[in-house]
Amino acid sequence: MLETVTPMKTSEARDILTETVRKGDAEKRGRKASKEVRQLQLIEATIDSLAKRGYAETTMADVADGAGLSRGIVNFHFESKEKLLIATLQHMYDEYSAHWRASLQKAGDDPARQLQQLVWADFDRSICNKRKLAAWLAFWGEAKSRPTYQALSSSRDAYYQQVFIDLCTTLKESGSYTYDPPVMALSLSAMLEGLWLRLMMGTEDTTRETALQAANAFLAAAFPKHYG
Amino acid sequence: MLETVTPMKTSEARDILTETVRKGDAEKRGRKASKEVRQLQLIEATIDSLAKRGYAETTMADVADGAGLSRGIVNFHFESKEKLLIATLQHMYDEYSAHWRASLQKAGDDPARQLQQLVWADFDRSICNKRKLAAWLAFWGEAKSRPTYQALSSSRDAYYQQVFIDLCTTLKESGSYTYDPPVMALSLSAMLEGLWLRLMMGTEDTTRETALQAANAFLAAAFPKHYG
DNA sequence: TCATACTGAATGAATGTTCAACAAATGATG
DNA sequence: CATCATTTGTTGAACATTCATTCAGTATGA
Repeated sequence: MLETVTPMKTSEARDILTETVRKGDAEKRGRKASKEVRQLQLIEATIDSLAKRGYAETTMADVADGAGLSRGIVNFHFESKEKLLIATLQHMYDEYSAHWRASLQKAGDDPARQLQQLVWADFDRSICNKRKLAAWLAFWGEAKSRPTYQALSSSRDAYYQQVFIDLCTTLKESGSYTYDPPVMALSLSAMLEGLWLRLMMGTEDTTRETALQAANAFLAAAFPKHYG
Repeated sequence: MLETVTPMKTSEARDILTETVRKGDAEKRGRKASKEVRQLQLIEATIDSLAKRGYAETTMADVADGAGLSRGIVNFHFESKEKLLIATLQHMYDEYSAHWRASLQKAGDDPARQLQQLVWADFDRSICNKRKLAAWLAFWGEAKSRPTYQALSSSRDAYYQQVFIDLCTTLKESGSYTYDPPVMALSLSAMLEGLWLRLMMGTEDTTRETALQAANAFLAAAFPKHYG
């Protein structure tokens, strides 16, 4: 319910837009791009700035420079800095959301495979890279004191959590485990977020590969009948 | 090595100071407090501000007001805003560090009990409360883009991680488990941080009690011979 | 030629820092 | 003890800077 699912914003359409933004640095200046491309370009520049400078140091000027455009451009397209940041957060939220749903779809009907896919999805390059993790962390740091961010900041929302609970419930039956599904689901999703946090901090001792190993170790420990 | 262990800053001494800061709101104005009390008072006000307003919105004026002192006071005691924030982070880091070390001490020689104590320590009221979690998160959000913060921001440092690895190694032998200790230690500590993150975000569906339950569920799953 | 996209200088508000003046403690002196 | 001098802590107004926002003007495509 928090997603912006306008007709022109399906994931395929977005991919095309993103591509346009990325490749066409030549055609950036002087009224060449459509409104939507421009906005996406500014959002990407915002993510860059958040990743490089952090939330507190991200300025309108830096975003405009990053996009190779003039100073007043952001207010023209987004009205205010706050609205730009909200649009950026929404963009990342939608992307994350679409990504895990697609992964779940791909997994077929086997719940064990579904859970495995969800875990893998979290550490996929397209989602889990230095740039985006840094931007997420920047938002998280401000979310608690900004009501507007709160709903979008979790990235993993209530529905996501419910999917985990349902999977834990199903696996419990087929594997005769004794855990309490909501508790195990919390434990599992918390670990995934914790691994993200390690990657975000970028202390180099944790890589995407070791994080995935740790996640698999957890699955093997919690669901030995399925992943042992 | 990152701790500031000056003679006057043992944890007992700090407790006394903290107490002084907290109770004596009457004797705040007009040159009554010692240098150390004043500094601690400003650090506490900084934590308050970070928790209430977030990193980006924390101003010198707000800190001074929160402490009930004048505008110029912070620069007198800490020279600059940045140094105040670093001192605040250092203070929280030292407190966290002292806390888990003390917990480990109390646990005696049984490794299973030691691990259990470490987990409990993380969710102790004195460490794990809305105010301090919010302040931690505020720092985390800025840490990646500020080298000065990085070493102090993890709160759980390399030594802490090593303790976990050692405990996992010991328990593996006594329980004939098959996991790889460093991987399991990462998985475990990531889950603890992830639970903190949930509490930080304050979505109300995760409380200190449910977080502790989830942590215990993990222990039971990973070390069934010891916590089953 | 008309609407739309865009520019960049001007503006004003917010905020970190400085500093001269002041007050309280401490120490020196008789 | 009393007085004065010096150090130390504190204040708040002034200052400089940074930055979001505005807007009159320009360029572009339809």
